[in-house]
Amino acid sequence: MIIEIGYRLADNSRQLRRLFDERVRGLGLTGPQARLLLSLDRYPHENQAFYAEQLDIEPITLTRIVDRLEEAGWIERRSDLGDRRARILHLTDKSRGIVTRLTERVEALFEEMLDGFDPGERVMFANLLDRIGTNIVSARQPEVAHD
Amino acid sequence: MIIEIGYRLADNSRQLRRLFDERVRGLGLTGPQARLLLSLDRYPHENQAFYAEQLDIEPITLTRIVDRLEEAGWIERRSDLGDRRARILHLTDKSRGIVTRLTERVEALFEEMLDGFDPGERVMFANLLDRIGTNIVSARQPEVAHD
DNA sequence: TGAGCATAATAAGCACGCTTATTATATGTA
DNA sequence: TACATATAATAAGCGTGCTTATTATGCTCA
Repeated sequence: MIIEIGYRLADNSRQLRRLFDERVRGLGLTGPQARLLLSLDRYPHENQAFYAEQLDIEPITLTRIVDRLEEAGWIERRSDLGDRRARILHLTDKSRGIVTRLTERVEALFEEMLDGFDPGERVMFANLLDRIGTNIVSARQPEVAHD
Repeated sequence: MIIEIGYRLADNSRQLRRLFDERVRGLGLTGPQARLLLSLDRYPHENQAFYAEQLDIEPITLTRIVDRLEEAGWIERRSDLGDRRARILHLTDKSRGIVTRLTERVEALFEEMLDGFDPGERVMFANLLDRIGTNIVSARQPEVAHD
């Protein structure tokens, strides 16, 4: 039973990731690229470390997503005048139009996912997910060193 | 609100995947390798196409996981006497011991994930996940061709 | 039988995720 | 000021996921 729930959660999320990827693919973007553009729209003009933290990926992983997006003209790296190590990310004219369409697709996708859930069920599901999230995060804490 | 639930689900599953990977890494396995060994234990002596279907990955992806597991001595490919295209997978002496330890770790992991959930909540969560799974799968059906 | 379609496995090539390591720059402290 | 530590970005190298394509074999039906 417990095992089944774990597998079901993993299955659902794999399917959700694929659905997301499919839906943004028509816009010429991969899933992670779309997620970065959405984050960039919501929190503009931050350095790369900020977005890596937001997307919960390693900085090097973000670096290469940015490489491809910049090469394709979706975003721009600009120097941070206050910190010469850092690069600030900016949307471009090309990308400004896409974010609206992305947002629409993502909202539609999540609405389809919750089709048939009444408001009470949505709240309950959000709450259960929260508690699971807390459990997983605390399970991932490295053991306290004791000697 | 809807958006938040979608992101929360995606977040949880990313964390869960990482936790799983961490827990099996100490046994010298990656997450997908561990999942294949568990499947191989539960459904022995099937061909590669079967396990690709079980794990919900493309056959070519499975091929390369098998390559590495075979090279490391965890599994064996044997010919299928009834179908010369196919290869049947077998656990080896080396891997037979590991499956018990893997199973224990996975069960412990899923139990930690559901820490604090009473039986009613577990049933409810499983039910909500099922419905979401159904919604996602039907959202992924390709549009019916009509001309 | 034999032609056409389906299936099993694999290859090539790419994007993403990781760990580990490197370089440049900031920061904090003796 | 100078040294140690921390942080931002990137590189190298690997495993896993995908799409598209290829080869070998099996199956079906005229």
